[in-house]
Amino acid sequence: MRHSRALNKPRDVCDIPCFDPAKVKRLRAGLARNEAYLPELAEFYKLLGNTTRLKILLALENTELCVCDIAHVLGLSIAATSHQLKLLHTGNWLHKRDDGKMVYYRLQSADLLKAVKGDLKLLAARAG
Amino acid sequence: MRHSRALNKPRDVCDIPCFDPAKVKRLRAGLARNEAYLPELAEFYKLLGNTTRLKILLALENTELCVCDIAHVLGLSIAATSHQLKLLHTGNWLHKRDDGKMVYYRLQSADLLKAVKGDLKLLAARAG
DNA sequence: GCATCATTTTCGCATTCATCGAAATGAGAT
DNA sequence: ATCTCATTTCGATGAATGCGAAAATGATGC
Repeated sequence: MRHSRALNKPRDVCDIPCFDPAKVKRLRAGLARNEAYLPELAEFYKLLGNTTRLKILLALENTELCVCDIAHVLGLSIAATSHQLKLLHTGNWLHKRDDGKMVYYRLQSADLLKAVKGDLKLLAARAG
Repeated sequence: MRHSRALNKPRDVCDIPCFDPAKVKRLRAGLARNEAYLPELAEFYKLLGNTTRLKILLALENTELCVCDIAHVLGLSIAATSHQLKLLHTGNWLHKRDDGKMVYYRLQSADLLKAVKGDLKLLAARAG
């Protein structure tokens, strides 16, 4: 919630010449229809934008694991691992099961990994 | 390049009891096969994890636009807009066309937006 | 109760990121 | 060449992120 009125200042560059008010208005209206979903979508991508969390998801592909197992797989501290697991869990992407002292995590559903692999395909499809 | 050897310290918790070396070894091997692609995939998601950049992609869905147009659509300063465009462009997701003083951007291909919309579907499919 | 152990939380630190205003760049037009 | 203007780059700032160390939590067993 910073900035704001950078565009309406009198001496700002590019006030009349290059921009087409009708086109801009139409595009703003188009965006407004999708705008409600964008924050959630951006949060989703932020969560996936981290190799540690991606590794966690891949490690959990076929099995349920305790925090300690995951930490060893990642080569990361227990605390750091727990922190990342919490993020994935509060986003409702992981299911958490308490068993005595241990806590086991597994994927909430297979759909997430399917989407990730779909996106990976997109990257592979590009030349570079 | 921080941390590292937090797990091999003698008095660290959870050294023997809870973790199964064979299982961990197997999972590490499985991860190693994918590990090479993960940084690129994480970069991809980081790029999409920002509502401003998502809006830019949506605004460019059917048309080519100059920086000034996009800035007005987003309600953002020209400098900030140019910066986000540069990130998308250096990631090779946007095509840049110089025309005199103006610079026009458009989507490099339709695939990116398709993937984004696929992911949006995943979010919509979940109850909450 | 007390000790132990797996996990979570708190805290502090270093790094990265988004945004801004201002200065620099580069392409017409005069 | 000089002026103008769209765009890009630079420098700074505040916010968010990832991590580990240490303290707190919560469950087990004596």
